[in-house]
Amino acid sequence: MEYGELNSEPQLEALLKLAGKHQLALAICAPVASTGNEEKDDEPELPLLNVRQPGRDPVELSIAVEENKALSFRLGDSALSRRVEKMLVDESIPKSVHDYKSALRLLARRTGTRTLGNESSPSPLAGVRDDVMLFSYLLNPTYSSHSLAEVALRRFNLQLSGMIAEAADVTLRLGRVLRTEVEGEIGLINVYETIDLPLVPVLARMEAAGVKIDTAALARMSVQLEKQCDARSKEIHGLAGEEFNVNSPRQLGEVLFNKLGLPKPVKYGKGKTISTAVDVLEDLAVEHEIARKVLDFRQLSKLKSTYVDSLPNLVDAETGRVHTTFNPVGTATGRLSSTNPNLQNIPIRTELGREIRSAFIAEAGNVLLSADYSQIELRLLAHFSDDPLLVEAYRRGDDIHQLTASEVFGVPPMLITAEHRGRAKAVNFGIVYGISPFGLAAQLGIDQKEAKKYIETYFDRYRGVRAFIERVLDETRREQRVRTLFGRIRPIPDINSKNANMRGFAERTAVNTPLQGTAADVIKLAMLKIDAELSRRKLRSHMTLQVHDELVFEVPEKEVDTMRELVSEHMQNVYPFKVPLVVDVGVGQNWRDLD
DNA sequence: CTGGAAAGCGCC
DNA sequence: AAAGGGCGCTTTCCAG
Repeated sequence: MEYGELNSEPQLEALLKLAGKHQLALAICAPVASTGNEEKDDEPELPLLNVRQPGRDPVELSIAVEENKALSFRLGDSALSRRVEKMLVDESIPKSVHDYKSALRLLARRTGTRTLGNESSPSPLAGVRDDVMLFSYLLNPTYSSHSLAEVALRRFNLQLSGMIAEAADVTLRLGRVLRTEVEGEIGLINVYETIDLPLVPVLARMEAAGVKIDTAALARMSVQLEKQCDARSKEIHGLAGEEFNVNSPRQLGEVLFNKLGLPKPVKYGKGKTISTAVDVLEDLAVEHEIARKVLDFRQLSKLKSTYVDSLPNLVDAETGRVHTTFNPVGTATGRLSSTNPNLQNIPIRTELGREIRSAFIAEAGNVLLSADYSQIELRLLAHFSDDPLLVEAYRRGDDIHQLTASEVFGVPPMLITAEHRGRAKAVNFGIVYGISPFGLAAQLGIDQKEAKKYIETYFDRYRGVRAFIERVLDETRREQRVRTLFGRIRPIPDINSKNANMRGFAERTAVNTPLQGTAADVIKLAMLKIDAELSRRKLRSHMTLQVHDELVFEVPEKEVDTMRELVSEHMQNVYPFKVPLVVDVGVGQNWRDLD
């Protein structure tokens, strides 16, 4: 190993000369705490935030051009630092990294860059050709981790020491190997070059932009919820005849099923503990009012702990906003995930939950604009299956759940009730998720025989859908993997398993992944087009959130009309499917009240 | 005291 | 026996 320090300009010039022939790999990370006793602290100490100087945050960096060699450097204020920065922003110097988005954000924070790649402030890291993390993900998205350490272990059986020079070296070598593999998979390099890699700077900008939260409103809600929780919990103790922790499923089960002698759920309790999950308690609510109280308590306490009390803690002291992290390699299907906080699961279903959504607000002079795809997965099912009934219905703009109700329950469209429609909706969703009679029966509260009849009738009417599912399963059995429309792959090794249970899971996954994964590709493509359009037209609107089939923007009032048009057009026309993609757009002061 | 499993539940 | 796809967060509980 020749791991050394970069400490002169000639050294750097020699490196860059070599980089012309080979590729240059970078490892970039925040400096490790040198004092050694503050590293386990999760949250930064408050007084320090005020002394932080955005222009001066150092960053550790290491550069590798040849295997087993790397030069490390602390990016600070020196003349050499400025020379290194010039290299970093030089688009014509191709680079290999692991986790491009983290590098971008780290470098942006260091220089105090806010917008990350507008004409006003250029990207702090350009020319990235290879992102080892994205390569690893595209080659096998089912691994739970694509950290450099994990990838090095999996691919090279190499245990990393933590030295940054070693990280740069390994990034260089992994970059070469994994790029070759990605190029060897039909369509995969295309997904990489046209979707996942270009999306990284877009995601970095969304994270950096953040969202504004009405913390005062949340504080008021917290007080109210505290009272309500307390009251519910006292009522429950009264009904139970003893005090216990309602939050403990074990203690609750003890009280419900042993002390009060309520009927135990038929098939629940897969382990030793009897389930007290929502559907169990809903059945119980008929017998005893305590079950309803517990359900109410659960809802209140969930909303309070997960959202109302947590979100304010994640407001960034510098920006006054909440900055989630989008994980571009976090799912097996190609979707994004969101952490710290997860802004992809903000409540909407219940009135009380929606209250939390109303605390997501726009900056003064701005509004929030939300645009979501209507039933995108079912539309993709129509496209893939080419089912005449489904395709024609979507082309006509018919109500698809009503159609399914009419077809499956044999009721004339005129006579369909909300009840019918609701059940049909469950059937349609069931198809996308890979339905079983048991699952549908549980969902609809009917017996398995009837559920089975519904499913059979569905496939009788939607012949193309049945054929599509058979086609996907056949191909998966041969290839042991599935593919989205754009070429993203997911291994399905259990598809030929002798274990019927595992095989069943594999089959449902195989059917769902092309739909969910293609929808993920579609919205990513829309994000790219919209982002490009925003900078081309020099608009001041910016994208802030993505929630799988929805995009949220913060929009200056003057740009609302423009943005309504721009966003919905680009989302709808992202790809020429056989059926139209419909996009619903709403605008408002907060994330709940949208028109 | 910390880490992890299990249960439960918020979203698409 | 298990029995609808994909996530992340909070709480409880227990082992080390």
